[in-house]
Amino acid sequence: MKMSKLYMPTLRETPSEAEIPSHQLLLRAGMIRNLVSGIYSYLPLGYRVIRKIENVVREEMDNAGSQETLMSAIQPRALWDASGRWEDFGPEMFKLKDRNSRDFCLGPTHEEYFASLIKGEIKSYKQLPLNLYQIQTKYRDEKRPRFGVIRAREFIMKDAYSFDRDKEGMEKSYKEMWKAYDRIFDRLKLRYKVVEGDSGAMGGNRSHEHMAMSEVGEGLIVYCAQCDYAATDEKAKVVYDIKKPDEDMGEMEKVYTPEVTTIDDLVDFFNIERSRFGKAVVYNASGEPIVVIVPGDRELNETKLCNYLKIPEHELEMANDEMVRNISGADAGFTGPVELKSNVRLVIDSRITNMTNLIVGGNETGYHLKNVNYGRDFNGEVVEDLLLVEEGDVCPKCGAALIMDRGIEVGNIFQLGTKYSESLGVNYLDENGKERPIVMGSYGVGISRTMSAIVEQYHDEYGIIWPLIVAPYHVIITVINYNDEEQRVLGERLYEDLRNRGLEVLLDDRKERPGVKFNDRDLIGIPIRITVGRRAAENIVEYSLRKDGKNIEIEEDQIIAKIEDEFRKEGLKI
RNA sequence: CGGGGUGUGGCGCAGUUUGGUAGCGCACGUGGUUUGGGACCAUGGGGCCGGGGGUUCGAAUCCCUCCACCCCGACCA
Repeated sequence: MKMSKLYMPTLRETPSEAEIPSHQLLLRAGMIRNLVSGIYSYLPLGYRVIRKIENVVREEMDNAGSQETLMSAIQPRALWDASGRWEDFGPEMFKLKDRNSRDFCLGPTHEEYFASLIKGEIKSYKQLPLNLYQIQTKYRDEKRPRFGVIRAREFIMKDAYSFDRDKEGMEKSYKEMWKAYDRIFDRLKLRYKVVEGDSGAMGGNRSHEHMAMSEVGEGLIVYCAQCDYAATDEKAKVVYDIKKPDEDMGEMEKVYTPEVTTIDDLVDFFNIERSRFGKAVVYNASGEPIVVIVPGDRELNETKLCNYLKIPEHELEMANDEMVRNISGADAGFTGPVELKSNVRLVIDSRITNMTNLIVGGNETGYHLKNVNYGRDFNGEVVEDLLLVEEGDVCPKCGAALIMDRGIEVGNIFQLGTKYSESLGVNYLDENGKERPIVMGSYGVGISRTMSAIVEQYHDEYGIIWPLIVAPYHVIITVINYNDEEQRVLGERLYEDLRNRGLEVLLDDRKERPGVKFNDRDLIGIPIRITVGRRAAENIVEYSLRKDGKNIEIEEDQIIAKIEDEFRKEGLKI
């Protein structure tokens, strides 16, 4: 491509709406543009990167035995009613009506769709296993789109679905997809960790996420310094044993504590460590008040609470002051487990049952209770683990300390089980002629998000540094002065030569000053630069890699060998 | 959804407090001089000042209202 013709609207200055490097650079490099909040356009260079990522994903999915398809982005409500997710998915689903007022949605994911697709077509165990995928645009009306293409309302996703006759088959499919994902992200040169995830809105039991490590990542993960344990903060099991102290139960006592409403205030007031308090958190679960008690030095994990309550996360919110007053009879800040108003669900983290002589809210404005004990003074639904993991917590697998980090979720694999096949009636006949539900898995790769994740890991102060495998072009020929006959002739000759060898080449034939050309190249991140300049008459050019910035003079006939060498180092062939 | 902020030419911004009919840098067109890390001179084009309503002789500026975008939060008993 000759750059004088390339649609590449680069920006000198950083658009003010972009906060993180990948968003800024993709905008500045003329790769993406914003339409409205959370919705983006891919310009020529950016779309080439997208297609490169897609192709890596395609190759590895095909290698893993999955078959590519393409479904509609529009889905009828009936499909979602069958699984119950028309309601469960909540406000994140883009909903629309046709001219006859029939409900549709723009697909946020396609479990129901694929399940119904094969329903009736797959009749025998002999046709299983089956694995289908697509690369398609997905729609989720995010609460708060941000970080450009990382959390967008419209995004490109590869989604795959496996169909097996039993759990063992599904687990095998799952492992194969896991391996395929490892290969995909290895080839894309991402630093990543695979962590246990919460299966959330997808249903099913096990899931893992491929997290591209990045300090701007939205996903918090913990991993073990010693063993291979790794999980999202939502999922991580909290090992936090409280030994029953060697202490007798004291007599419950009301203490006047005006203006003391937070744990910090209480610590100051009583001069006792945080762990001696019972923290009451009041939620509103679709109108039903729920009081949760956790140790005062720990935070509650809302995902775990939702899983226990068996409700989707969007149905859980903090109770407002009015609701708090209704259930406790006191202002917010004085809620406790003892003598709540009747019919309030009280949910208790199991550690509370091992704590003696707690201090809790008194359910009376201005008062707390001390020497409160589970079993004697209050009872409730005890849940083993409702806590949010913290750095330094004990690894549930080996006991070493956990480390916390951030990542961008680029891949996610789920063992779905029979949730969708049962609700949609997707069955097969086994050897005995018995009808059984198909066991499903689903597997996603965020294509557009992966592009951002790569930029987050591969950039410097001047711009993007694309790994060769996803670079929009392999080579850029920078002709210093296009009015110089010798430079122009050599540049065009190289351009033809390299293209004839199957390389993707940009020829910077613009009538710009050299500084502009160099800066644009650095910004758009083309891995290999051939500079045609003052020694063009001798057929000597310069060879430079974006990733190290070194610039060396070489003869024209050495160019191919150098490029081949670089491809080899990146594990690629021309 | 709650809180905060911002909307002025393609991008980055000033002007708003104290109303008087829109400006700077970059980018863009033309002519010229330049040409190895974002050139210079000259000249030119481009703006419903986010939308609507109001106050006023007069509104980018004051008031009301709507919209959009960004940031923070959704963690607290």
